[in-house]
Amino acid sequence: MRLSRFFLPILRETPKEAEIASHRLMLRAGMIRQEAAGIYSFLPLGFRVLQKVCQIVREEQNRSGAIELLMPTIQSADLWRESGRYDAYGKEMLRIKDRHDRDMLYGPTNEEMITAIFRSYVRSYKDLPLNLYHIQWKFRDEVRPRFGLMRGREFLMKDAYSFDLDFEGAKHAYNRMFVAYLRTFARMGLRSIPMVAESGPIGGNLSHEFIILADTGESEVFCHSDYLGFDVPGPDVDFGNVATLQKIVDQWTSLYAATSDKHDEAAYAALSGDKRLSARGIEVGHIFYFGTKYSTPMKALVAGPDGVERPVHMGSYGIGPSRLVGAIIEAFHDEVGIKWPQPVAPFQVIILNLKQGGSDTDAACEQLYAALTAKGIDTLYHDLDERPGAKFATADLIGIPWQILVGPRSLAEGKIELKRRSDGLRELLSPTDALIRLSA
RNA sequence: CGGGGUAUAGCGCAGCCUGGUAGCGCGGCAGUUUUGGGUACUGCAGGUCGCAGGUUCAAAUCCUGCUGCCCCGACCA
Repeated sequence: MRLSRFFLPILRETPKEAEIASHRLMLRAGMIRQEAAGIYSFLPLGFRVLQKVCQIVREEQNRSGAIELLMPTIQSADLWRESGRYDAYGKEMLRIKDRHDRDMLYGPTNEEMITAIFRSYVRSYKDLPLNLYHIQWKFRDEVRPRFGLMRGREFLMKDAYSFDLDFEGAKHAYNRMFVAYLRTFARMGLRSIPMVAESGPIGGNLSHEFIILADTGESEVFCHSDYLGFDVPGPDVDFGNVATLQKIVDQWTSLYAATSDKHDEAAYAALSGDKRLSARGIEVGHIFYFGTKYSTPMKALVAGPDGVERPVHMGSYGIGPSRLVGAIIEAFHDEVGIKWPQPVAPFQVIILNLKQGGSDTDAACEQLYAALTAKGIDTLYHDLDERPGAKFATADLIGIPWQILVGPRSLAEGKIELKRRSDGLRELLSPTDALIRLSA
């Protein structure tokens, strides 16, 4: 992509409403635009990151055996009357009426709808286990939205719903998501720590929040520092193997880890001093087992091998991709801008032509741009007529992992400069060597 | 939902106290200049001063009401 043909509205000054780093940087980098309190447009750069995040989430959901579908944002109130939540949910739910004066709502979550889908088609234990998920916009009319994408009213959520015949099956479904979540966040460069959680208004009694540590996190968390060193399961983990998954989950739940809501001062104090980790955290995922909370009132029944019908055991599993975009920035930035982990970066490489209009630099940039593009590497070519300093500032701000600096000084020796955004490491290389390096 | 702020050009702000028909920086456009860390200069464009009422010869400025947005707290992916 040539910057001259892209839409990247960089802000030189920070809008006053942005307090935390991710919000400030997303606005400045032209990733998002606020439309109302807690409601944002994703501009092209931000949308690219959001799509990268969704794709990783999707791949790991699929790997674990979950199946993607897509439910609507607007739901009928009748569905929620069945579960009793239409009255219980409160003002967080955006309630609307259609032209026939029917009660509708903008979905804050989809337990009711997925249960209705399930009961329409599934009658037998032979169709289980089943895990259905979608990635769809949610609306929760938060009293006080804040921190940009971290706490929006409209937000993108991956929500998965598992269906099993009994608790044992549901436990394995829970473990599958547990392991998938560890992998999902790790692939984005994040170390997530599962913490014992309140089950909240969704209900249930087996629940973990996946927290990543960041100074600007909303919650105060306490955990054993060994969590930082645990191995994350590899891509070859056998999601069908009950014992294997249980072993992984047992390890990742063996040590103390809790948010301030569930904090047990005594248990924490019992840890040896050098293992105590007290920090701020951001909740990026939340998983629940809630048994038959919805299947019973909504009559989602399946026949077991004995022919007896019983309510299906369910769990729900959420990840907030739009929040993750903010969370990743909280974890990876410095004073001048974002430092995207490679897997979620909107572009892999940015070429900075330090003398736009110079025949040598232009030619070298065009060649690099063509070669990188041919190799399938997402490349942004900064081809605007700007001062080198402005280009450096832009590149650092938007945080593309690799910068290729093409200027007359190094080009005289047949070299370009390759700069890594994460640590500022610079190397003088021939364009050919740079290509090899970036293709690796 | 309680408490506190704020609203003037795309962004950041001054002007309001003491009423007289709107200004600065950045950004944008045209040009000159410069070419390895946001260069300098010239010119130009851009504003229903959040909305509605009121007071006044005259309102960005004073009064009343409303709304949006932000921050702190209680609540959530």
